[in-house]
Amino acid sequence: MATIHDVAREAGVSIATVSRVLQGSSKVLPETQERINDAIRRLNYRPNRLAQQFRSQETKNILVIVPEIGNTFYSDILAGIKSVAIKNGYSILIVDSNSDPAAERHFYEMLVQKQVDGIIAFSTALPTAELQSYAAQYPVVIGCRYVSDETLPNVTIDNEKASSDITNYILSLGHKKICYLAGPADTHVYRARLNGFLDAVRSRGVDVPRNRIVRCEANIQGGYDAVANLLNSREKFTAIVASGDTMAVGAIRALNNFGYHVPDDVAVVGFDDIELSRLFSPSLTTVRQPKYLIGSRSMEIMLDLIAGKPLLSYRTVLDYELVIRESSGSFV
Amino acid sequence: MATIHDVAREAGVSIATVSRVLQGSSKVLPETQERINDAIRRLNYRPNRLAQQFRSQETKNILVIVPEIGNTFYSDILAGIKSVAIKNGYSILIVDSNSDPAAERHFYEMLVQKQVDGIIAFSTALPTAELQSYAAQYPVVIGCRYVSDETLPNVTIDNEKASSDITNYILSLGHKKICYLAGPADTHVYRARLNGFLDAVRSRGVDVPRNRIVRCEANIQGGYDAVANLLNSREKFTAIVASGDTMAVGAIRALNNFGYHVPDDVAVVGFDDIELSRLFSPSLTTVRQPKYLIGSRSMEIMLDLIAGKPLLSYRTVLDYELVIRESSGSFV
DNA sequence: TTGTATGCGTTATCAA
DNA sequence: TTGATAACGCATACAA
Repeated sequence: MATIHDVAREAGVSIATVSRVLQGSSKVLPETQERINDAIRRLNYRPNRLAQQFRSQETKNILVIVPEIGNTFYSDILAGIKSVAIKNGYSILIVDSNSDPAAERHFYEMLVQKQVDGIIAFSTALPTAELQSYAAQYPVVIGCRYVSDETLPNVTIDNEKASSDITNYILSLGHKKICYLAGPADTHVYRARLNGFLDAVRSRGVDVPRNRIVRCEANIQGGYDAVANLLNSREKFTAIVASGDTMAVGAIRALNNFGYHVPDDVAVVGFDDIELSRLFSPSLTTVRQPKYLIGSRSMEIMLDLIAGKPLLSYRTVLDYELVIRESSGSFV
Repeated sequence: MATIHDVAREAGVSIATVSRVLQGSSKVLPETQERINDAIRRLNYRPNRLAQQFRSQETKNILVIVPEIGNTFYSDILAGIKSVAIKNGYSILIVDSNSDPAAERHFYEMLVQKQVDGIIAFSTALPTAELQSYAAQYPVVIGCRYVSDETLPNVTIDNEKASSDITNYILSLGHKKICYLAGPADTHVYRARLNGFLDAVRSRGVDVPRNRIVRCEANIQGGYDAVANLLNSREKFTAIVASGDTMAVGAIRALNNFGYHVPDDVAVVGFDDIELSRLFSPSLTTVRQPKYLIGSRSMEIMLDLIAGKPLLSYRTVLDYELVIRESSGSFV
């Protein structure tokens, strides 16, 4: 592989001058410039980025951590990140944490070891304190996850209010016997959504006994198991509010397997508006997060962080949207 | 950030000795070792990987290029790659090409510029000649894509035979009026699947007129549009063989919208066994590719390539499996 | 067993 | 406008 020295020799100049044309410096005679560019072409020279990065101690790479890479929810976010990144000369690298703390720690170590210039994370398997200590020293943006205190830059929607809204929609259809699939208790987002749900039912004076609020894994299987259990225990209900679309899909699958029809027998709503929600049959009524915007905004904040600009606010709250589809029906 | 010099000073040794314990060399006195480890801990020293990589000119990173990151087909493959990579001290970085040649070229340039040690690609938007020129100089493995000649290491199933098999299954159910969704003509895989389909119908003496073989984009919308067109043109048929699950799902959506029921009115089969195929209603009859194995095998070949081992064969062909589900029904 | 010194490819400082 | 040279942090050949 040709180096800058080879180019310098070929063009009959010093490496300093070659470096100058590489950087687009104007202080090089057009004719020398041409001679150097010729040499570069002849030798098929490419700067060794490893050396450049070492020299500058920056990679122009941003690491994006997602909890599960096959989830289309994140593809849209990634597209948003990418659009801003490319415009600013950054590449994004994607990794999958599977919500595993050890894996996640490994990724943050990449930051410490200068492998990437910053991290945008949609997974927070690490204790908040640890996250904070990384964020205090390096550019870190958290997306779609609240953290208990506000010293971490984060980009979300108002999960509590959105959850209230969709619950109110179900209530407005006349449902009184409602089950809630709550997701894992250790994730702040799911706690917020649960709170929003509880606010809504309480303010309407609808009683939801404890056994109708079910903790479950935030995936299809989790939703399936939760609803299968409810049905096995002969619980009666006309609607299910799920704290995520994957759980909602699992719930519908379970209902179908037990011979119930959605939405005629039971109405189901989800949260997030993943791709499957539109394609599934029945299509899901859900809360649409502004995924692309979440991505682009996160990357913008990342750029500010890298540039050392002071943040206007640690918390960025974006708008959401209720998407009414088939699964909620029109109860009367 | 503490450097190796700081550690050396703190421990009262030379940087060479520090470097030795970092590399796990045995030729260091246990007591010096301990002193150095203490110093490392005290200073919270982490080797600067940028410097290490620069020094060794290798990154221990493998780039994986997928055409669309939200497709669960690739998540399983990625898991397979990761398992082998981790065991061998490699990290994998994932990027999404959107089948865009410019984006893909950019990624291969990362290889030339030493940003990664090798590339495993499931997307081949670049001309074969260009791919070959990269592969001739750097470790490159192509997965799930044939390339016209055999100078590129690649890992696939026998798409032609698999396509024949699933077509024969449909034929065995008694179907005679069959449509085929062919996918893009410029992708070798889809040509192979089409050939397999044609082989099967011909050998059974079933006639498939040209207008029942439809080119379309390899995604849900592509399948939808293709079938909507067929139905609008009043084409009559009892089965659809799709060259990919996404197209099959689109096909079913179109059939439903036109008032047809799957599988009662029309049987539909797909190819790949993506996650959606199992969850969709009706669940899809399809060809299951050994996704995890494709991933792990690709990474093993990558390691051989990096180690400079001679390849036994450029082509690795793995077994597939027919998965019979609801969408094919049982025609009589 | 440990230390000294060199070089990896680039950028940037300073001098010419 | 151009060139010589130092420096980035680390691994390693060679010397001690």
